[in-house]
Amino acid sequence: MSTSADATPVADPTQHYRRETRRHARPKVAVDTVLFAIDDGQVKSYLVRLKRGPAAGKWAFPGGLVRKREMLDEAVRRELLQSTGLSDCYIEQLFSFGDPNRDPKAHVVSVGYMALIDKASAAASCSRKYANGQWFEVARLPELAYDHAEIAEYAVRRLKSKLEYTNIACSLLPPTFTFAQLEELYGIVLGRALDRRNFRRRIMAMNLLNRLPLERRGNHRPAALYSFQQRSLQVIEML
Amino acid sequence: MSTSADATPVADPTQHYRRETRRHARPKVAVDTVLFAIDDGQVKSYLVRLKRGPAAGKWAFPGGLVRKREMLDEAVRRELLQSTGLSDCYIEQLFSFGDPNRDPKAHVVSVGYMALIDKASAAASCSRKYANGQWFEVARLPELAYDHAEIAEYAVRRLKSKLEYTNIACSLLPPTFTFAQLEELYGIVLGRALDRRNFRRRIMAMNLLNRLPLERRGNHRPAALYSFQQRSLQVIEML
DNA sequence: CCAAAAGTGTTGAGTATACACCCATGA
DNA sequence: TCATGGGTGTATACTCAACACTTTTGG
Repeated sequence: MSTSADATPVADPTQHYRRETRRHARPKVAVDTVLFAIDDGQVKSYLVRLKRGPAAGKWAFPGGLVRKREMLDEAVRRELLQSTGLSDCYIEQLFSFGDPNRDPKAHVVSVGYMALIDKASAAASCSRKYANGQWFEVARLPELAYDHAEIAEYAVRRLKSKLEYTNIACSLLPPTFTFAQLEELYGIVLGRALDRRNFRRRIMAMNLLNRLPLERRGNHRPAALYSFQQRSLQVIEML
Repeated sequence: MSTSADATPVADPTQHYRRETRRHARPKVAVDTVLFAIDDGQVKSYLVRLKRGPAAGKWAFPGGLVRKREMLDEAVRRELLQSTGLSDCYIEQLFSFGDPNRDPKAHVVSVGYMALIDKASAAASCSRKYANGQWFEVARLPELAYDHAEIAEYAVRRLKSKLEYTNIACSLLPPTFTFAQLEELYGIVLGRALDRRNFRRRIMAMNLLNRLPLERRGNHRPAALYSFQQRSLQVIEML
């Protein structure tokens, strides 16, 4: 969620003293986080159903007001931990959404983030703040609260473009993976099939991967396993 | 400037009611704008010298708190008008800077913007809010207030990269210009010389320019004048 | 031995780069 | 006529995209 002040655990202590309505108060700061994972051949993001506030009952990205003395990143990690139980995602700031009418009841500037995780199943709905949480394919999101549809659009665009010029894929894959998994990831996110040989050649030429002395064994021919040499973000032309 | 609450024209009406110090208040929202222009063969940006606040006497980008019911863009345009007299720049949001210690006296989340104008001389220092304003070459900025050095870095990086994949150059050039001016702009911003023939061929192939039935006459051979077909931002691979 | 996924090279087209000379004008 | 910046084409290297068959394993 939550661009909305209503989602704050404690009510704003100053509100009783104000003459002005909350609608006309100085803007507050919130963060909202689009958490992505690849699951079942689809790009999915995690939505929570709001319990309270002007958009109660609607789906939204997990989020909430930034606290006193809190960094933006801290706020994102706190909200993420609270709503999904995840404590170690890659996160990246997207854009700040400041329309004073985006929340009909309060002027809240929301700093949008995206977060990436390697498996959807790691997120468990665990907050009393929300009615429930669930993964949705990004191409088929339900109606979203506030301006979260816009945030979603922005996040998907960023994810796609960043896949093309950074090693961000490493945050969407398990620590070790096969080449086919990497290629599949690109295909799913970008929405188009890639030529296997060309893709492999390009990636290999970059020397980003370690070939592990292991193989994934399954029903068919074993596949070599790889890991990223660097898991920190690198800006490199991938495609 | 102004990440600082001190720069607000009117004091926060709620501050008298608060028990907490301002340092520990809920974050406020500000905008700070890096205004660029090409001048004298250099990329310059406009700085103002702060009169008040914890960073009084230092140089900073013009900015200030976002008002009640105000859009972020509106706040940027208002501050820009106030500090430079400019009322019609291209503006673009960069990033939000939320370290609670970036301003030692208040927790202010600043939404950074860049703004582009076609001639530096159009900006005139005209605000009582600041001691004075002045253009500085971006490679040789003075010491800056708050975290504005970081904002500057971010803005320059964005300007360079956006020049490569959008038609953003049109906001740094006068309505009509010669090919040499366009090429010079790219050379200055990117910090490297471009091959004149290759550059012209590429740009021409994109069909972004109108050749005007005019020429710029000067001391030497007249130069054909061009204008951009679209002045609105287009995402197109330029280099 | 069959099904299924893994792995591997070459060719042709198009794109990007390097490079140098003539032109038009005002003084 | 000269100084100055404006304007133009070609040859080559490189990059990117298209394309299909062989290998390895488990069942």
